[in-house]
Amino acid sequence: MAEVALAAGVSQQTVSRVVNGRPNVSEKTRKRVLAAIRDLGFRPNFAGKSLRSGRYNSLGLCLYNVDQFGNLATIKGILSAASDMGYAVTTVEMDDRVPLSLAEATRRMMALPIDALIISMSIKARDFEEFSPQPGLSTVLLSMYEHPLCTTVDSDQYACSTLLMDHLFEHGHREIRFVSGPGYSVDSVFREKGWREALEARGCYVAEPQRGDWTADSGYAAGERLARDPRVTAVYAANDQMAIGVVAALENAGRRVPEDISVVGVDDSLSRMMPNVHLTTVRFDLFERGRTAVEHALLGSGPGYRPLAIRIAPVLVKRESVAHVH
Amino acid sequence: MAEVALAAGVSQQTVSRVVNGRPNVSEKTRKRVLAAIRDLGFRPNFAGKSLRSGRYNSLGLCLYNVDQFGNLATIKGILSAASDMGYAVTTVEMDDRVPLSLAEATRRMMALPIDALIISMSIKARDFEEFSPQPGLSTVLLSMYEHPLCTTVDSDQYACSTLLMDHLFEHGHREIRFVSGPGYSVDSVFREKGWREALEARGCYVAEPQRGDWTADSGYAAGERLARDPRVTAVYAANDQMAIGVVAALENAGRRVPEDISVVGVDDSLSRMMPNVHLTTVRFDLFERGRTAVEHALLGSGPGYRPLAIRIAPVLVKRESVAHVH
DNA sequence: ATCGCTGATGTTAACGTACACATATCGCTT
DNA sequence: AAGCGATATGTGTACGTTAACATCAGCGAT
Repeated sequence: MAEVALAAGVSQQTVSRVVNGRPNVSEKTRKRVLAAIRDLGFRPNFAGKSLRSGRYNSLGLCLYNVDQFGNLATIKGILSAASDMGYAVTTVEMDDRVPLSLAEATRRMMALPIDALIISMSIKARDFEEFSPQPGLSTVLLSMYEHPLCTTVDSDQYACSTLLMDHLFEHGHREIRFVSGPGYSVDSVFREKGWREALEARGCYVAEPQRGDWTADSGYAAGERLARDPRVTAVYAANDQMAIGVVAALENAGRRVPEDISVVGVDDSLSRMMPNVHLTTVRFDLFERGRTAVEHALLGSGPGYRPLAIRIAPVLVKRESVAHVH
Repeated sequence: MAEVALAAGVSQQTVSRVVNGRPNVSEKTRKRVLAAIRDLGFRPNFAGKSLRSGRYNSLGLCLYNVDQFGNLATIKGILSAASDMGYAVTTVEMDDRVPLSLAEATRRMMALPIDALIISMSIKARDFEEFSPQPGLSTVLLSMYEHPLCTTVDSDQYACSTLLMDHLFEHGHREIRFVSGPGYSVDSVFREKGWREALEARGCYVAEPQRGDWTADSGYAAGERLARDPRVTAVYAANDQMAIGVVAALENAGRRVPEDISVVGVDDSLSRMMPNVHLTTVRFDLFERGRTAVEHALLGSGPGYRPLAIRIAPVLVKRESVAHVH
């Protein structure tokens, strides 16, 4: 910047004014400075700027277990919202071969040029309850579990079950079985809770859930077991992949879907992937999930800050895998 | 840091030494300083560090069109490799509603705290040929097109076709049709090129490709058209989703796969998604793709730098959708 | 002509860190 | 005990930027 000032025959401060679009610079001077900037290929130095201003215009994103469905869409929402607000995103992926510690994640992120922090995790951190965010660093957790000190944002995994169960009840179903995801999955746990409580609220029988692992093959295995129980009229699989596994198993066993038995899934992940699949499912607005996390992270956490628990409502996608009980 | 120095009764420089693990600090002093650091909750300031050192220990990642298959795996590779080398990753997503300009992408990234830059794009930038990277900022492009000034890294989309075509030729096929992705997709273009040149090299007939759009439904439509041509013995779909669409259409038309007609896809994206799918396909090591990009970005570009074109070999995944011609 | 006001520009200092160099301390050799 | 080398610690400075203040020129009103 000093070189530019020299070349333009002005003071360094005037260059700063031009660069930052400040008023009180004559048009003639501005032209001259801009020409010097172009000639010398000057770029403002990030470190100098930040050191002076104390701000980085960058958002920290800490990822754990990104492979799960939907994380890419959430990341896109985060990148897009951050970009709109003039922020870059600095990302670190935590080693998911060891249990997540929020304290360690925060410690790691503290060394980076960030003004706020979003932590994304699809399992519950081992120190979730006792964690307290770094003072001065606004922290948002992407989590279905609520936290006493941090704002949490997530798609509503419980409401997802309410939507599907209401839909099935309206079609006369009362014997509804659940195919879960793996036990460590928070999403699966909340979907199961929603399923269970919907049945209990209506006094229906709650059978032991079939345990799956998100794969279509595990859904197929669950479907084979469920096909042997003639009472079952509907199956709620915790994701779409397991749901089509269930459908395949049921049809192989001679039970038609939806005429004999209804099946629903979650995620709306297959509509573009597969031909002739008409699965009733639930769609999450994951882009919105990311965007909301950014908005709250950048709101900051001044004195009198009260953490929020924001749950983004999913929508039911009605297709042809649900029919009335006869 | 000055406060810590005061609290520990040492100079600021000694604190710096302790923080950076420098030798020539007595054990007693180190203990005292560390205690003061803990008590005051001191964290080294990123801006100050960078201003002094001129380095950010951070890698820029510019994304365009991230939605395509495989980008998440590549990003994971980038994050993982960067983390291993002590680098954070600062990501910006370019608006994909307007054509990508590499010059603009670079200009945008220049304002961020980065030591090197990786630009990921699944279409060809409009200024690809005339682009020249920012001097002093080592730049790697994730691109199948070679660039005279930048190192490019990509999974080998041409070799992908060679693998599949050799496999089909070995099974006696000579009438092999291609179902392409959308015309703007670089991957599709190179896969088609590989298909075409393999046929030409063996003097086989090259039929006009069926145009798809990556979706299973477009594959189904292509499959219906191909089913009407009795000469066809094999179909090469440019991705797995279209391939299963083709399979569904062929079987609906009474042509068995693989007994009557063989089908291959690309990406190995369905093995965990669907039950009873046994599609011969090609798998890319996308994690390696990201890791390689990071390695070359961090190698830097000193004097005498020669850009490379690194193409990562895919592997053939033989399943049951290919049979011998009878 | 003088005063005061406004707008344009220059000067100084500080943000937090780490290199280069200066100085102090200690232990060992002769 | 003097001298020397090695180790420990302190001092000064510079990285690039911008806020705050100082200065200066120009112009209108009295």
